[in-house]
Amino acid sequence: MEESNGNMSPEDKKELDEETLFVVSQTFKALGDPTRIKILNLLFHGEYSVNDIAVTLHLRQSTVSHQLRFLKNLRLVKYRRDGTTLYYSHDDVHVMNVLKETIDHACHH
Amino acid sequence: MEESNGNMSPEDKKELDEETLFVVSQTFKALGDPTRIKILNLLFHGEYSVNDIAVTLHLRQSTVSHQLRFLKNLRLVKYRRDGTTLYYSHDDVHVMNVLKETIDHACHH
DNA sequence: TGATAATATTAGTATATGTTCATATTATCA
DNA sequence: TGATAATATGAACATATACTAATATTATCA
Repeated sequence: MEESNGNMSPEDKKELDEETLFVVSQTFKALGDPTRIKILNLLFHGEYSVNDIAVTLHLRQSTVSHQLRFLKNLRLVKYRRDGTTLYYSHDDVHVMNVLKETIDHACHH
Repeated sequence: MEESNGNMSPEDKKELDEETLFVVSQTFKALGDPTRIKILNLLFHGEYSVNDIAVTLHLRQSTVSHQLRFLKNLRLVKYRRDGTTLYYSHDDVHVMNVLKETIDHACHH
């Protein structure tokens, strides 16, 4: 049964199924943009409102909102409401670890 | 000294320096495309010629060559020559680990 | 309820990206 | 050296992406 590899560990499959490929590529695409990296990097420290993020990172409110929607769709961030303010925070430990490790790796080389 | 944070661990800085931001985003951008993921996933298994990759993954020779150049520029792959054939293999353990972990993570959810 | 503060959305634009075809390079071997 | 096998490159195209200004939504509170 050359074509069947149902008993293999996922990462050993020579061909990835479409869904996995999509999820993985979308995840890395999210981390492949400087603005989104800045935002996620800021969220290492806790909760920030949209405006906080915009002011801290010198970005337009609109830009931040767009990127947060992107990250929210991938469940990489979540938010909590307080009055009219939305406080965003990270929501995927695995992705945040990958980001942290890669930033650290880049800094040391 | 609010603005200076030279004694902080890299991942704790609220603002990343331009170079780090560039390297990190480029790295993730490399992993953010299905074709490049397929290629790198194949290279988990060892060396493959350009044609091997094209045939195995049902891609055009030109497409594979272009993407290998992209990955080569980022030092994510390397090659060895044997006659007229170039055998490509992965060249960045950290990135391959990140990819493996994320594929595995995606498969289990 | 009406004004407001905060955020989201829409449409437009410029740039980046990925693929393909056609062709150029390169090293090998008869 | 000339033919070839394998790979790289260039140009063109379609699509995706990120940003911006302007405006719409939403929830809150006087």
